[in-house]
Amino acid sequence: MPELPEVEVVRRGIEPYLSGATLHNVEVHHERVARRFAGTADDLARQLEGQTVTTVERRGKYLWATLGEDTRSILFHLGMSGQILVDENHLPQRAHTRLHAQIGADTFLSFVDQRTFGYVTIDNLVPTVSTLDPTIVRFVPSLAAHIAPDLLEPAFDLEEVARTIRSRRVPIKTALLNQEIVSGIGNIYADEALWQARVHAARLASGLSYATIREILQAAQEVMQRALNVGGTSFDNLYVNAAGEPGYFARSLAAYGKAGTPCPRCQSLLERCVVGGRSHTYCPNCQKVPRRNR
DNA sequence: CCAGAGACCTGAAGGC
DNA sequence: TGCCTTCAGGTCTCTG
Repeated sequence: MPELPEVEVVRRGIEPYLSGATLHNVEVHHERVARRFAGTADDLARQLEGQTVTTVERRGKYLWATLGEDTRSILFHLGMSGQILVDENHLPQRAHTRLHAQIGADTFLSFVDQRTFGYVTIDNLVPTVSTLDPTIVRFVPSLAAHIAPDLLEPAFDLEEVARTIRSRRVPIKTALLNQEIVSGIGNIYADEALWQARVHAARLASGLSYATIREILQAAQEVMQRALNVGGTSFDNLYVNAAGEPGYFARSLAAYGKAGTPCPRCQSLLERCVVGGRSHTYCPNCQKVPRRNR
């Protein structure tokens, strides 16, 4: 579910509450939420107890709170249905609450996740170096060290990413969704960027020009920035910000999930197909289906 | 090394 | 009113 804009909205929402906060009365309610932790859910709760957060950071769809001496972090991944909620009213715990902690006199943090594809763990921070400039070093949790910088961070190297994409004999959409090439893009913003750049998802990455690949990446940056400005994309109550409120970008989507409705550019009816195992919505007029990929 | 399929979950929506 | 199938914003791991 949540892609870069949604995770960034959550990060901005929890940062004012979590920076400088100490965790107390930590409860972890489900073994699956702790599956990336070397121990049980109870062990995780015990190790989180009394930890003090320094900063709240994000790369792509991974979100973490740095701890004390800045060598460790609490890592969150929201998966398909994860939410992080801050509650200042002593509300009863919601269904699917996987982790609950007190972070202030009357303030509580909940990790809620219906489908349990998300997780929480404690993870060491390791250095990563930007291909753009070797002096740009960023410490990220070891479980996020394999992913590339995201489209909105200073370490993002447009030319290098375009070269990597062009070296892959996979559908362009598969390359965009590969977090090891560029992180933060998910199914919504991949479809939106491809629609904006007028490229069909099944076109082979290796068959596109650098100019086209740059155009797609810039479209992804632009659409994500617009989504961020309005709080992200919500279709239902599965994506909400830290206060439990939805984002408003769904009304601005051009393609994602809109098969059968007119293309906002040419009025042809949008169609749906499957590329790389994921649903793809496209305009058959603006985004020509490849006949033969080379 | 790389690409593709399957696995991991819960719940909503649509067909019969 | 069910019951069954399909689908959903994402990784991760195994196979060939």
